[in-house]
Amino acid sequence: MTSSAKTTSEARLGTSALCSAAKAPALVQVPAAIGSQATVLRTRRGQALSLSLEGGETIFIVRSGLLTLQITLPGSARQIVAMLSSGDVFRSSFAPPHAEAALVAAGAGEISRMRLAALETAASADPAVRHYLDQASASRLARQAIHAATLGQFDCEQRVATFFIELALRTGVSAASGGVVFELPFNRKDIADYLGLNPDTLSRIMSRFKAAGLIAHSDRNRAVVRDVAALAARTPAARALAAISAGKPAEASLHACV
Amino acid sequence: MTSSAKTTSEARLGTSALCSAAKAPALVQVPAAIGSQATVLRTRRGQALSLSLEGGETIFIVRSGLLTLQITLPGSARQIVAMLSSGDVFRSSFAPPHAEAALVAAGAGEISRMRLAALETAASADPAVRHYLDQASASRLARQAIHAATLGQFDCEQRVATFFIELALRTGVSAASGGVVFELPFNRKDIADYLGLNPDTLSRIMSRFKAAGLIAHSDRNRAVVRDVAALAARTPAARALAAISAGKPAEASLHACV
DNA sequence: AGATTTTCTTGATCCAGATCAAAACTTTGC
DNA sequence: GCAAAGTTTTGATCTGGATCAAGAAAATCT
Repeated sequence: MTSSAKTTSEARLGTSALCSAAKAPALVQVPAAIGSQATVLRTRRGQALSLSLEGGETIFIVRSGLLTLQITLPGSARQIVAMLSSGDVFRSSFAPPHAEAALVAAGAGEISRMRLAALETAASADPAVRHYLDQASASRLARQAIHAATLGQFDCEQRVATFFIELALRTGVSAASGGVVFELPFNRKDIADYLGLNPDTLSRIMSRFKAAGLIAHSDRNRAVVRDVAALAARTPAARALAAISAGKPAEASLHACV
Repeated sequence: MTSSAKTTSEARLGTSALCSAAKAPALVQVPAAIGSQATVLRTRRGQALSLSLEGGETIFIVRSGLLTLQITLPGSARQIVAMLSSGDVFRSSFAPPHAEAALVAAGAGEISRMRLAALETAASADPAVRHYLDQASASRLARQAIHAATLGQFDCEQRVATFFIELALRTGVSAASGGVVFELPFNRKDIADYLGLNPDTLSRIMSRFKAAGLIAHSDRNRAVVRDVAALAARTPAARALAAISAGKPAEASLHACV
């Protein structure tokens, strides 16, 4: 189930000069050794994955699609803490206790699920697995650091720009028009909860970005970043995010712009 | 989802009486196997640890004292992303690229430093080491999730309360007075940068908390939480933080209050 | 000790973004 | 196809915290 055939519409005809260096998607490879022990879950939009599998810690590995980790502390509003995409690893112990944590699929996708013990066995047998797991948690932590800076320091325009750059880097593919197209399987409230904004404000900013020609909507669940460089210029996190996602599908084409 | 036993008001609103059950600090034990390969660094206030040791990834393990991870994205203000205390593990790959990341000692402390390869050897030889490392990164990620919620959803009073509860749980010891005393090796700007607030606002809130009898200052670098239960009641994250820090020094005495 | 610098507090003002409210779309159900 | 129930947009208003500015306290220096 190695999602090598993920990006079917890999049309890379980037005309936007800087963004044209598209290359074939070189996914961060999930070692094949993982998966022999795993159950594959197919998710649909909004599906919550049960974190506590009786009999030990559970591991989730995202093969395709997008998951969100959301927590709701008592008496507070929901926070979407992280977006997990292809290659990301989640362990049930990563969820804070007493926090109503949930792992929710943003759209259709495939998730491998296994017990910690099984993964540990695979990791002991194969150094590539161990290295992969290390990389995955380092990348999660680095992104989490950037997200903290986004929430703590950025104004609302910068936050929204960061969100679109992040999604474009993680799941986007270069389009014929020269922009980057990607699924946007979130409603306004979800995005607002990820960015610590309120949905009204978010809507206003998105309208502003549309008016400025930075982004566009093909249909409800799909967005296009029309001018990657201009959008990247609006967030201090662009370069850092691009560097982290090196190796992810859209990397090559976007990296040049960011 | 996870938190079946969410029962919010299970808090028996103890007066400081309930908080006096001090016990000897039972640190999360860093396995002895680690350390044979490590260099011990003694830090002083403000000292920045160099993240890139030539010849491979570097690991830092905090033995005592407090470190902060700070990042500065280009054109943005500094964000203090995390506080690391006794038992925490930091790898240089956890720092995001292009982010001017720095690991800075908040005060005097001891840090073990080693190469990834050395730690990997120890971990392969001893399952306790592996388990310890897993625990450490799970705990970091869980705390990072709570911090995201703090920055994204909490108002400024809640943030400040969260900060004090966090420090009290991590480095505090019960005092004869019934409160919890701990080092506060940060200036207002540092705390503000951790909480995404501005120092003036922070100062105002701290004055308010002092006036309400929640906290006090013995001297500049030392603080006392006088009424743990009342302070905990001001942040939605109290229970979650307490649960995460189970096993840390102040745990037993504070957990009852939170 | 006194002088100088830095950090902290506190009051006065301001504004980015939240909140409120209502209209314009979308989706879903029958 | 129409009705009912979401979502999203957009305008009008309000407010929590940021910013500015001036003192008060600590820390550092000579």
